Amino acid sequence: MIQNKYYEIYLRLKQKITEGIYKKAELLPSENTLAKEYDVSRETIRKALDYLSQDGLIQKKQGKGSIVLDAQLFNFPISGLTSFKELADAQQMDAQTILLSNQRVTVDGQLQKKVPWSLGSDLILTERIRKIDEQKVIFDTDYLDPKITGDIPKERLEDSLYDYLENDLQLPIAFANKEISVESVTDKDRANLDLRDEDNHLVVIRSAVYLEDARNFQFSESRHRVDRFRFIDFSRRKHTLSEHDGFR
Amino acid sequence: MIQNKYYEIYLRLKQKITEGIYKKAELLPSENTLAKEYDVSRETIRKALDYLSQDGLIQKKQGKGSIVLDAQLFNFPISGLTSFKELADAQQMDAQTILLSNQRVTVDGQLQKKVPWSLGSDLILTERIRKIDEQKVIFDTDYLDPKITGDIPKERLEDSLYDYLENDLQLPIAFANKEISVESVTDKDRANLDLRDEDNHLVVIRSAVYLEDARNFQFSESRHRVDRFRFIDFSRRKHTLSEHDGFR
DNA sequence: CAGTGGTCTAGACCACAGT
DNA sequence: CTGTGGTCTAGACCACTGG
Repeated sequence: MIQNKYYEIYLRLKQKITEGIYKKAELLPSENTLAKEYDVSRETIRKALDYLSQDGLIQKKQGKGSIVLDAQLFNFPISGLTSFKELADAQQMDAQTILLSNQRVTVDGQLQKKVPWSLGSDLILTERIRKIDEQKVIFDTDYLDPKITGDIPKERLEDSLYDYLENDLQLPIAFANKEISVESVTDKDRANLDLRDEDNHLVVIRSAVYLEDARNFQFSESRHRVDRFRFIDFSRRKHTLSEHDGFR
Repeated sequence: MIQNKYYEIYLRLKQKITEGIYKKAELLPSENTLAKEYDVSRETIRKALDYLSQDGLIQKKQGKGSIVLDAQLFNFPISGLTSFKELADAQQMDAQTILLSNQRVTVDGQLQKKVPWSLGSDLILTERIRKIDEQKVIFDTDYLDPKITGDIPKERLEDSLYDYLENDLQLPIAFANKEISVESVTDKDRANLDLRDEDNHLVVIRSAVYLEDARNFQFSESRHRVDRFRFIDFSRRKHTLSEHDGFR
C-alpha cells in the first residue's frame, strides 16, 4: 500500500541506516543523487531527510552533506507519545495489566484539582496497575471524556486503550502535554504497588491528550517506581537567534 | 537584521498568538491568505506554520485550518537542549553557581564507565553546584574534549559554559542524547548538596552533546534534588502506519 | 572552483470539511 | 460546491565546504 512518496523514502532510508547499508559517521548520497535515484523532486527528498533528522538519525551540514548518526535511540523510543502496550511490545517486556476500576464519575471540587473539566460533567475513571517481571511497579489513572469515547470495554483496558481508541473508535490522537516530576509515596501507592522500604518517592507523569481537532479527551497520571523509570530523549539545540531581531 | 522569510513570519505569528491577536481555539488565516499578506509563496508560509506546530502552538487540520492551541508550554521550555543559565534567566530564578573543580584528567578504566572516550585520552572535568533560592540542589559534572574546547576560563564556568562555547569559541552546538533516571543518593551528593533526611534518591540527567559536524565534545551529568525537578514536554503522536507497508 | 545543503517560488493536483 | 490544508514538481538563487 503506497503512502506518500516522502514517507516511503523516509522509511527506506531509515531501513538502510539501521541495516548498516549507510554506515555511521558516513555521508548519505547527496540530495540531488537521491532525487534521481527515487525519481522525485529534490524537495521531496528533503522532506524525507527532515524526518530522519527529527528522529536523530542524521545530521545535515550545509556544504557537506548528511552525516549518519550513531543513535541507540530507536531501541528505546520512550520520548514522544507512546502507550504502555506499545512500549511493552517494543521492549519485549514481560508485562501484564490489572484493571482496578472502570466507572463513571461526576466532577466535584476534589476531582477538579486533577482534571480541569467543568464541575458536574461526567467522566470515565479507570485505574490500572502494570506488572513488569511479576512486580507491580506502575499505577495508571486515566480520566476520559465519555462524550468522545463512550464507555470502554473492560477487555480493551486490560489490553491496550490506545489501540481501542484509534482502531475501534477511529479517534485521531494527535498530541499531548506531559509533565514529569517526583512525588512522595501515598498510602494508596503502597497498598497497590510492590514498593521497597526505601521507596518514599515515585516518578509521576501527568499528561493531557488531544485529538486532531484539538479537543482534549483524556488526562492521565502514571506513577512509576523510581528504579523502573527511564526516559530517553533526542533534542536539537534551538538557536534563538535573539528574539530582538526581525520586524515587528 | 533580516533572517529567512519563513523564520521572520514564524516569529511574527508566534508573537500574534502570545499577544492574543490570534486567540486560542480559533483558526489562523488560511495559508493562501497569509501568503498574500506576507507576499511570499504558500510553501514559505507552510514552513513557518510547521515551526509553530512543532512548538505546540497550533494544530493543523486538513480541510479546516490551523487551530491556535492553549499552550502554557512556552512559559516552561525545559524540553529541548537548554543550559542551566538560560533556564535560570527564562524563569527568573534566584540562582548561583559554585565552581568545585576544573581540571585536566586522563581517561582510566574508572572514568571510561562514564565517558566512552578512548583510554588514555585527555579531558577536562568540571564540577559545579547550583544554588536555587540559597539551597544547593543540583550537582553538575561536565566532561569536555580539550582538543575541541581548550581549557575553560574559571569565570565563564561560574557564568555560562554554553555562552562561552557558542559565542567566544563559536562552536555550533547542534544536538544531544539525554537520559533521565532516578538514582540513589551517594555520600558525595550528601556532602555537597543540601539534602533532607528523607531524600534517598536524586533525579539524574545524563547527556552526550554534539556539534554540527556530529563530533561529540561533551558529556554531562546533572543530579537534581527530587523536589526541585520538573520536566515539561509537548509531543506529537507518531502514527507508525505499520512498518510492514511500503516497498522494500 | 564544483558540489553540497538552505531558501524560495508559482503552479499543479489531491484529500478533506462544511455548506 | 468552495475553501481548506497535504503533496509534489522543476527550477532558481544563495551560502557554505573542500579541493
